[in-house]
Amino acid sequence: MTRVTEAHVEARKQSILDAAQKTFARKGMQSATMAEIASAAGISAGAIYRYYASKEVLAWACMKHGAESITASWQRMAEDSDDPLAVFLKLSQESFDEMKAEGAEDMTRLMVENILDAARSSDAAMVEAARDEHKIVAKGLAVAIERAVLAGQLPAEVDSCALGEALFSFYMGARLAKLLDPANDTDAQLQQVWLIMNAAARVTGAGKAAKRT
Amino acid sequence: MTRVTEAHVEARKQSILDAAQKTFARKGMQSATMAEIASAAGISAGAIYRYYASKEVLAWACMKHGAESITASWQRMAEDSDDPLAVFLKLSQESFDEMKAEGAEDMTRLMVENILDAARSSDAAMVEAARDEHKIVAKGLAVAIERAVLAGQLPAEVDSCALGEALFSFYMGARLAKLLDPANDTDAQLQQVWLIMNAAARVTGAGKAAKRT
Amino acid sequence: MTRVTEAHVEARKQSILDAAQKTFARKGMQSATMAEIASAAGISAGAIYRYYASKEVLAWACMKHGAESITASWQRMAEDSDDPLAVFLKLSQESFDEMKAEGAEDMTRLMVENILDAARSSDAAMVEAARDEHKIVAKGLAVAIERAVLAGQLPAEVDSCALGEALFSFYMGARLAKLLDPANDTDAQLQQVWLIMNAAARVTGAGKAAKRT
Amino acid sequence: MTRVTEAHVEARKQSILDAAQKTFARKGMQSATMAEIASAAGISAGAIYRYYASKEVLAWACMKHGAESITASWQRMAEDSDDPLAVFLKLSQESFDEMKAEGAEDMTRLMVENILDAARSSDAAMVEAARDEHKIVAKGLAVAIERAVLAGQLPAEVDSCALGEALFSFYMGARLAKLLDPANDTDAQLQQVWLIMNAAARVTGAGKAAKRT
DNA sequence: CATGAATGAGAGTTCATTCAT
DNA sequence: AATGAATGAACTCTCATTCAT
Repeated sequence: MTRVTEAHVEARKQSILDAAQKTFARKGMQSATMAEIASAAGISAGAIYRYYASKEVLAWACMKHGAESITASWQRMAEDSDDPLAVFLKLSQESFDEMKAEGAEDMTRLMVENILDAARSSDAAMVEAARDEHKIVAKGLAVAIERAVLAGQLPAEVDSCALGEALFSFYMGARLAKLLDPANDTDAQLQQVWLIMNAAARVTGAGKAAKRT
Repeated sequence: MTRVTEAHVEARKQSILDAAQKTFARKGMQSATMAEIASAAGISAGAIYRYYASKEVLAWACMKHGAESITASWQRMAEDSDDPLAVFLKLSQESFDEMKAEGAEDMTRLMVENILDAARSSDAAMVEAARDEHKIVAKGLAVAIERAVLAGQLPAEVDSCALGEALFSFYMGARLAKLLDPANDTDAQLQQVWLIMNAAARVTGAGKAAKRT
Repeated sequence: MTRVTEAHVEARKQSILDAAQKTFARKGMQSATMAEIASAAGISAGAIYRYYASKEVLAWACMKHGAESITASWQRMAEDSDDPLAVFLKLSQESFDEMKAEGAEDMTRLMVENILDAARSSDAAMVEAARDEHKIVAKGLAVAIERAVLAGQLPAEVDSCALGEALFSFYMGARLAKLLDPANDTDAQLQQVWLIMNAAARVTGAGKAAKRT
Repeated sequence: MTRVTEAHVEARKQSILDAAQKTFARKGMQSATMAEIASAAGISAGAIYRYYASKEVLAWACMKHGAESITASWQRMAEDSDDPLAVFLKLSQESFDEMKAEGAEDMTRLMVENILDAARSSDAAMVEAARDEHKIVAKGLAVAIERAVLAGQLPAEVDSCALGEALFSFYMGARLAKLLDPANDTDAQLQQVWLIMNAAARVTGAGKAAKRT
């Protein structure tokens, strides 16, 4: 029985989390009400408190949950490959494809609100958590770049960490741009970055530039 | 009294605006209370309403004010120059320098909240206003890039509009990154972008790459 | 719980309505506060909003409720009878008896404030609603008078609609007079009107005047 | 100089009073703001307080002022005449004509709000003042009726005081009806009352009924 | 365990009133 | 004597949270 209950509890927590994520994203963290979340989750307002101690705790859980799905894919960047630049291009394309998927805007909102909240927070743990997520992704990019440099696909002077950060910044900014204007062609942005990077790759001489997919 | 009043009114509006900007940035647009803003401005809550009709109007004014200082400098991008890439580099450096200035984080928060609010808003005017600001900057960048392409400083295949958008995305993302972690070395990010762009410039042959300042 | 709730909700709505009616009448529609109403209803201010969406809606409900009890009895005026004038006299007496009942002054205040508000309102629906109530009663009177005329109990020259309006005006004025001075003998007023109408009835010849009850 | 000043003060008080009367009538006593009144009077909000100690005092003054113009004409009712009923008819016609004049609705609102406020008030003086105004008019009517009875123009059983009250009630009710619906034909109401009273007059035999104007 | 009615602490906003100029 | 900016006390309304059922 304990196991059934435990599973039940987890299922409830998850369904509340999903509802919260959707609601937070749609209405903003402050404006979303517990009643709305409860309604979206198909339960009563009071019931949420059996699973999450407060609205704030629920918001935290949402951020954690949202971040995981992002970081997971970018951590694969660290995997090995013959053609590091191609891997980078493939992953970046995937990431930019996600931007166009259903619910991507909600995710963007969540990510950004997370950053704003964390930056505002006096809770060191919260700040640290948000920064860590950021660093995981940036580090994944840095590793790929480092490989590309070693493979002669990018100029030797490149600082892989800084360029990783820069590319991640580009990624986040593109999400924001798409949020503000869904008609914004983020794919075109990405292609321009590829184009420039490929040109830079060619200039390095030895390395062979990756081909656009 | 009339002449004095005119100046006084402007001064008060400005001091309220400053207080609001600070408070909004610190607490977030929803959480910041009129009482807090008033207290920061050194007046009573009710007094604000003589100068701004509502919290919403005050928030708008903050955004407008914040946006102006940004867009102003980027619009200069359209100015003429012998060495377009150099102009671009100079302005981008200025923009990234601003990021490190006092109050830059508040401004970032304001800009981003503006985007979130606009994206959520059903008020077409608000959405349009936010998009316009975005486009002014992106367009300024595009113009500079176009010149650089014509001057042979960037590959001919470059789509100046898309690359302009991409660079603006990078800029906004960098602001976010710095907000989340003030220790983030955004200058290093910018330098990597320069490095790549310079490498790409070199590969175009004819054009002479701009020198890092 | 569902079945209990249904009844509970109605009971609560009614108890709030009663409290509101009393408080609105005592303090005036503008001056009465939700807190006062809540306190009179024995609940918290916020709880009212579960049953009535706003103070305005609550005020409307009060008016509707107050008007119903008035219009209901006057609509019976349309019923048939051998002695139309007698029916009229009976109903008018009932109406004037109501004026002396517990809570009658509150109702008068409510009715009159309703008229003032409606007359001031730019909300066409509100104006229409108030006028309709007025017309229902006046029409009821007119029907009775028309019958009395046909029965030869009143002079043939009588315009039943206009006289109906006049009698309703008298009724409303009497309510006002009683509100201002509860010692005002409105019954005596009514008797004088009867006396005059009976005298007028006698002069018509054929018709037999109704007897005072 | 004192005289000039005194005159000035009186003129200011009057102009404020006029503005207040207009504003109170238009917006209602609670909703009208001191700023609106001041603006209507062409002065600043603060200046009012040099002439009237508070909004409440100003409201009082308005009522007093409004009542005077009403009572003045009705007091003439006490004047002598050969044909008392004719005098009554003439004055009543004048009163009903006033109802159709510019600003009559505002006056009605003011009168009625006065009654509501007085009835609500715990201030005995206010209540007394309002009742006195009421009684002056009713008494004027009663005197005229008494004369008509003595002249054999109305049935001897008539209680002049009660009928006076009744006719005043009718008058106030008609004002309310006209306020609620300006299309309401109050003249037609009055004519019906005349018609009935004339019929009653005829039945008294000796007396000669007055002719409609 | 779930419910949803109730609470109560604010939030934004308005305005009568005051007072330095 | 007049101004109108400022105050501060209300007021309406919202919502996270609790708790009897």
